[in-house]
Amino acid sequence: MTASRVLRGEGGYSENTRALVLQKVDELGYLPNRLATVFAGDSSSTFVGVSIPDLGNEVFAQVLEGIDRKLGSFGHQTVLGLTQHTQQQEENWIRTVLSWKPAGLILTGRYHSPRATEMLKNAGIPLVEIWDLNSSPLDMSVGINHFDSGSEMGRYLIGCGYGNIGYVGTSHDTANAATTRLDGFCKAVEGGGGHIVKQLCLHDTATYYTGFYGTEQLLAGTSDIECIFFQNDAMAFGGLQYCLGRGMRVPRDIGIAGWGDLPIASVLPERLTSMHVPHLKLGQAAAEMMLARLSNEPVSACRDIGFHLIPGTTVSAEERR
Amino acid sequence: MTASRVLRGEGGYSENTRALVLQKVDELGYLPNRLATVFAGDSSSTFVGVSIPDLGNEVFAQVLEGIDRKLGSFGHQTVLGLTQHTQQQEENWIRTVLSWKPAGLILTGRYHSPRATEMLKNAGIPLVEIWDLNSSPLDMSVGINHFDSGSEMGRYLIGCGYGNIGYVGTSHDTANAATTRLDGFCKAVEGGGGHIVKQLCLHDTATYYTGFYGTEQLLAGTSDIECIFFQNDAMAFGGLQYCLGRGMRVPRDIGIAGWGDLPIASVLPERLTSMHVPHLKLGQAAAEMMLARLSNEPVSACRDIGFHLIPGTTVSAEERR
DNA sequence: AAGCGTTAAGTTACCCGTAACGTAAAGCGC
DNA sequence: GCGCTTTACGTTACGGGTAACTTAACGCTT
Repeated sequence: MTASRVLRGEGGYSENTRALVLQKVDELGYLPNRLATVFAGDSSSTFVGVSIPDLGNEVFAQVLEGIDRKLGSFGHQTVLGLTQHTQQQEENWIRTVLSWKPAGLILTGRYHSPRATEMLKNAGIPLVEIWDLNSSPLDMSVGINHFDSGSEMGRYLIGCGYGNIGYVGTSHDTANAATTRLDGFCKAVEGGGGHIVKQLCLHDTATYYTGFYGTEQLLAGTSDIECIFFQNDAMAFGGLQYCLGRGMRVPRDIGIAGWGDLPIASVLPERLTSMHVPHLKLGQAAAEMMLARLSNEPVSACRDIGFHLIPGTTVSAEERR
Repeated sequence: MTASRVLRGEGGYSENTRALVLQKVDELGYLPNRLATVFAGDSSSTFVGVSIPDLGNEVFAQVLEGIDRKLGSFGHQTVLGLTQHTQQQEENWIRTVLSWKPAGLILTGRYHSPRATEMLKNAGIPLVEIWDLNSSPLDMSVGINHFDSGSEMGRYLIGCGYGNIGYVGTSHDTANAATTRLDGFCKAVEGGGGHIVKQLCLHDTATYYTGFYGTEQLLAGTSDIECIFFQNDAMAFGGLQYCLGRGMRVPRDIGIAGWGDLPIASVLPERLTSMHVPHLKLGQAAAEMMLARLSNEPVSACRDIGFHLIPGTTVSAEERR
C-alpha cells in the first residue's frame, strides 16, 4: 500500500520510505499492472479505440496520425481497428474493443450496424464519429458535410462549362461518405443543367491504379464525356495519367477533378482540381473532443471542420469557351 | 460459473441451461470483461503493441495495415505507438504499453534506448523487430539489410556512369535505417570511384515538399552534381518535380534515384529509379511470426524479406554516354 | 436397493492495485 | 503529563472471470 502511494505521488509517506520504494522498483524492474487498476474500477482506462476504413488511403492515415499524436501527448493509447469499409468488421471490432473497457471510441462514418449502435449506446463511454458530420450523433461528431462538398464540386464543374460528366469511384456494401458526396454531386450537376453520362463503381480499393484502369473502362465506347469526377485524388491522379498517356489534353479535351487534396499535390506542376479537407486538423479535433469529454469539460456535440475547393489546373472555364 | 462455462463453450452444462444463459446475455446486453480474464492471468491478452515512426510515410502506413489485418483476422488487437523517430518516445510508449500486459510487441528498427531494451528483455513476451533486419534480434526480426540496399543503389548509379553524386534526406537524433542505407550507399559510391559531393540532411519530415526544397538547397551554388539519391521516393518525387520545373532534363542533365517504391509509381509515365520493398508482405510476415510464437509454433528468429532495384527512367546509362 | 460413475451444477480462492478504514507513534499546546 | 491532531504506515475488501475443488442429482449395474 505504501509503495502504491509512493508511485502515485499521493502523499502520506516519509522521504526515507519514498527513496526505499523507488530503489526497489528500479532494482526489481517493477512495472505496475494497469490492468488491475482499471479492472478494480478505480480509474478509467487510458485506451481509446479508433476505427478507420483502411490505411492505403493517405487521408485516413493522416487522420489517424493526428488522433494518435494528440491522444498520446495526453497519456492515452490508440487501439486500432481497420474496418475495410464494412459494417460487419466494424461491429466485430466494436464488440472486441468494448470488452477491454476503453475510455472512449472514435469511429469513422455515421453508419453503423444496428447491433453496433446498441452496443455503443450501452457502453456509456464518450464517442466521436468523424469524417461524415452527423447532426444527430450518438455522442459527438466532427467532420464535414460530404453532400455539400459534392454539390460544390458539381456546381463548379457546371460553372466551368462542362455538360457531360462521368464519375469513377469504388463501391462498398454500405452507405458511406463517398456515396453521399456522389449524391450531392449528381444533384448539383443535374440541377445545373448538366448530365451524368456514366457512373463507374469498381469493386476494388480507391487507389492510383484503380483510377487509371477505371478511367480506361469509363471512356471505352463513350466519346461524349467532357469531364470526370473521381472519388478521391489518388484515383483522379491515376485517371489524369491515363488521359495524358493517351494523348488527351487536360483540361482542353477532358477535365479531371479529384477530392481530398493529397500531399503530393504540393510539388506537382499541374495542380489537380480537388476539394481540400484538413486531415491532420480533423484527427486532432476528434482527439481534443474526446479528451475534453474525458476530463468532463463542456464540449459541443458537432464540429464542422470545413472544406474548400481547389480550382487547380485540370479543370478550366477558359479552355472550354 | 455456469454462465462462464457456457460462454466459453467449455462443456459441463445442459442444453437447457445453455439456452437460458444465452437468452439472458442477449437480454442484458452482457459483454464479458476481458480485463478480468487477462488480469487473473488465466489467459494472455490479445493485445499486440505496434510501434511505427510515423504515418505520413506511406510505407509505414502500409506495413501497419499489413500487421493489423493479419493480427485482426486471428482475434488480436493492435495498440498503436507513433515514435516520431525518437528513442525517447519509443521508450515512453514501451513503458506504458507493457503495463497493459500485451501478448507481444512489434517494433520498428533495431535501435532502442538502454532502458527500453531492459524493459523489453524483462517483459518476457514475444518481440518482433521489423524494417531493419537484425541478425541478433532481441527475439525475432523481419526486414531487409538496409546497408546492402544502399550499396546496391550506389553500385547501380556508378554503373550508369554517374560520378559526382548528391544526397538529400532528413536527420534524426539517433541511428536508423536511413542512415544505414546512406552508409552503404557512400561506401559503394566511393569504392566504385565515384564521389559524394554533398549530403544534405534536413531537420524535417521526409515528404514531397522537403524533397522539393531540399533539392533546391542542394543544387544552390553547386554545378557539378550529376545525380541525386534521396532518402525515400516521396522526397525523390519532390526533387524530380523541382528539377523538371527548372527546365533540367532527367536523366540527361541530372539523375534522380529514390528508395521505397511508392504506390503512385504504378501510374506515372516516367518510372522513378528506386528500390522496391514489399511493404504489405513485411507487415504480414511480422504478424505471422508474432502469431506463430504466440501459439508456440517454431519460428526462425530472422527473416529477410528482400528488396529489388527498379531501374526506372530517371537514371540512365545510355543518356550518360 | 446398494454402490458406483457420470453429469450438472455450486463454492472458494486467486490475480493486483487501491479506497476506505484502522492503528501506532510522533508532535504539539497548555 | 494529558489529550488532541497529524503523520506514516498497515489491514481489509473489492472488482469479474475462471481454475480447482466440492456437492447434488441422476442413471446404470449387479
